[in-house]
Amino acid sequence: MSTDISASGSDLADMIVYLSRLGQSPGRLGIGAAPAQNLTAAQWTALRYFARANRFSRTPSAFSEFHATTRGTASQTVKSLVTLGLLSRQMHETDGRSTVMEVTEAGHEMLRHDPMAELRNVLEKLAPAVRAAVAQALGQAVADLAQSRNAPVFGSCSECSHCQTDAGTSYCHCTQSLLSLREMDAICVDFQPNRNPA
Amino acid sequence: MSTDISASGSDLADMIVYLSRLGQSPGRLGIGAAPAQNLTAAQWTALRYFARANRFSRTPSAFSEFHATTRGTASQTVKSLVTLGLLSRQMHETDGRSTVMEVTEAGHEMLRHDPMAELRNVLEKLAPAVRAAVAQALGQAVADLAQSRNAPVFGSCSECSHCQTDAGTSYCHCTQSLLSLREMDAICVDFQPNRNPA
DNA sequence: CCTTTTTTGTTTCGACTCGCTACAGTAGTG
DNA sequence: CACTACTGTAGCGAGTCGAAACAAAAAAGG
Repeated sequence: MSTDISASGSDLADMIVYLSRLGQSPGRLGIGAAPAQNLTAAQWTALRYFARANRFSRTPSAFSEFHATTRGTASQTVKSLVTLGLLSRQMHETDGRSTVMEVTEAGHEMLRHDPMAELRNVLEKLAPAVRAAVAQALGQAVADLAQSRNAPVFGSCSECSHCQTDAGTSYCHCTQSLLSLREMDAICVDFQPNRNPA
Repeated sequence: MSTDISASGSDLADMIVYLSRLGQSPGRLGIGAAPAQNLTAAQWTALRYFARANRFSRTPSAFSEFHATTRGTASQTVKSLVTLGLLSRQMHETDGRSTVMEVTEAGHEMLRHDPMAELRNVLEKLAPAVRAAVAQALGQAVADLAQSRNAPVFGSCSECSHCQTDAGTSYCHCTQSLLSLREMDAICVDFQPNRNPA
């Protein structure tokens, strides 16, 4: 190994972009399998997002912020996934404007062929300590970049300052609702990093 | 800070994709300045690539591999940049098929407004040791992913096994040519990691 | 030398992305 | 009741993307 070079931010940025791009490309598709299951990068990102976001965040608007795009573009992507039968639309209980998306059975099945799985596997091969260090560093970078871009930071409720856990039950002060254990690991738009409020 | 979570490969992959996407978006453009200098993500990537690649790698084909796309698509992106006056085309000295791209003065000027600068700044703020660790880890991930995707790995000659440095001068065994000091840090298509050939 | 084969680059096509603008409907405010 | 803010959609034009077809040059093999 010969990696005691300066490792400037440039190189790191290039690596991140390259990883992201290569990770999302379908790559060599296997021999068998249906060839028609080719979603675009944006569609995959949307499908992944709606599968991992909690009920407060499964809206086209929230996805548009997560994907750093406009609501119009996000709306088209969502529509295409609904047409494909991978997402289903549901009316919001109280807010008449809002629609909440759900990943259908076919959507979950599709997610098993996520081209990004390979990137995940590669990252999974890193030593746990290294992975934790990288996660911490990149988390910091995400927070900094989001702030300078005036973009929201996404994160799970388990690390959110809005969330309060007492005796097994968790309560979110932002949405004023109780959270199930499963929801604690889901992605939320209203995420606020867990810092000491000074 | 509260970052002693498991940090699975999923989360890492999501962070990488998010960083890449947010880092390439133009973000809030300032108050002044010409509003017309908006290149697309692919165009920025191409401009950056040709500014950093050595003379053996400044071809549309090499860029298409770097960008993990087809030669056809890369050809279009290059053409658009030539039309904008940011790249200039030059015939290859010996190979009649090949064209070598050069970043024009206007191209270099444009690169000073690279939207990815902010991502670089954010990464630059990391502690050097952390940055080195992240670079090593991501470099490993890039190599692994590229191998499983059958994609070439890009790197600089200073870390390439083709390169041999003796008494101040560097020689590349792959292209059979002498390399200047400046070229040693440039990106090359024919990069081969510097491992012990066992 | 001549004939494949490979490499390089381009063009065209159709589907999709993207940012933008305009728009309709709902929610919250005063 | 305005008035503002927010959510979602539709259409436009430029660009991206992969695929296929193509021309030209280089390389390989006889």
